[in-house]
Amino acid sequence: MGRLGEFELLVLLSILRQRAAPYANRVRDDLEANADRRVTRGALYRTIDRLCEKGLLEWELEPSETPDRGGHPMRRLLVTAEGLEAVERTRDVLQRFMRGLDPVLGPALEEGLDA
Amino acid sequence: MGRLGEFELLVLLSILRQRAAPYANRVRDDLEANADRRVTRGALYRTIDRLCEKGLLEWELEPSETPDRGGHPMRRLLVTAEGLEAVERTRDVLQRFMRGLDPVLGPALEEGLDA
DNA sequence: GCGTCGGAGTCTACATTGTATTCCACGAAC
DNA sequence: GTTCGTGGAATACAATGTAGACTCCGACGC
Repeated sequence: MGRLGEFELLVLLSILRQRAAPYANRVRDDLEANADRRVTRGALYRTIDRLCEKGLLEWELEPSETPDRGGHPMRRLLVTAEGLEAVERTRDVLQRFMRGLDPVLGPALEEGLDA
Repeated sequence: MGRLGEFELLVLLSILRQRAAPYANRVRDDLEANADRRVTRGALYRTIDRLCEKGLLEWELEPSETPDRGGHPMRRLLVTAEGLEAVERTRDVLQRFMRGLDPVLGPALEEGLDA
C-alpha cells in the first residue's frame, strides 16, 4: 500500500481532530496554529484531492445548513475506513521507532492540547 | 526550516536506535524488519546524502577496526545536533496531533521492541 | 593466478508528494 | 455595483522517495 507522506498524515490527523467541523479551512487553521508550519490553500486542496483519489478520504457537501458566508457550499471531509487504517499503521511504525529514544531526544511533551 | 519527510524521519530515528552500530545497512535491515516497508539501497543512500547536505547528519569512516568483508570502509552515521532538533520538533508535532485520538484510532501498541 | 560472489557504496533517471501562485465564484458590507 | 472575505480549482514547479544498474574490492574455490 502507498505510504502516507508527512503532510498527508498531518492532514488526516487534523481532520480527525476536528470531529464536529471537518472542513478544509479548519484543518488549515489547525495546522498553522499547532504544527508550526505555513499551509497554503493550494497545498492543502491538492493533498485532499490525492487522499480522495487514494480512497483514504471522502467528502460530502454540507447539508445547506450553513451557507454562511461565501458562495461555495462547504465540503465536509470524512476519513474512510481505509484512511483510518493507514493512519494507524503509520502511527504504529512511528511510535515503535520513537520508543526508547527519550534519553537521547528528551522526553515527549506533556501539554494538554485541544481536541 | 526544511521539514522532515516521512522517510527522512524514519532514517534518522533508525540511526539513533542503532546506538553502537550506526551503519547504512543496519538501518536498512531495521527499516525492513520493523517498518513494514521495502528499502532499496538507492533510496537509502539518496536520503542519507540529502540529510547530510541539510546538515542533519554526518558520517566518518569506520576507524579501520572492522574492514570485515568487502572493500569499502563502512561509514558510521552520526545525527548532528541540528538533526536531533529536527527530529524532536517533528515528533512533538506528531504526538500533539495524535494525542486524544486513541478512541477513534484504537490504542497505541504496547509491545516492547529492541533498542 | 583467475573467476566469481557478496557486501558496501555510487549514479542516473523517474515517480510521488509537497508548495506557491494565480484564478474563479458567490454573498455580505458599504 | 465595487470591494472584501470565504470556499474552491488549476497550473506549474520544487522537494522527496524509489528503482535499477553500476563500481570497487576482499574472500573463496579451483
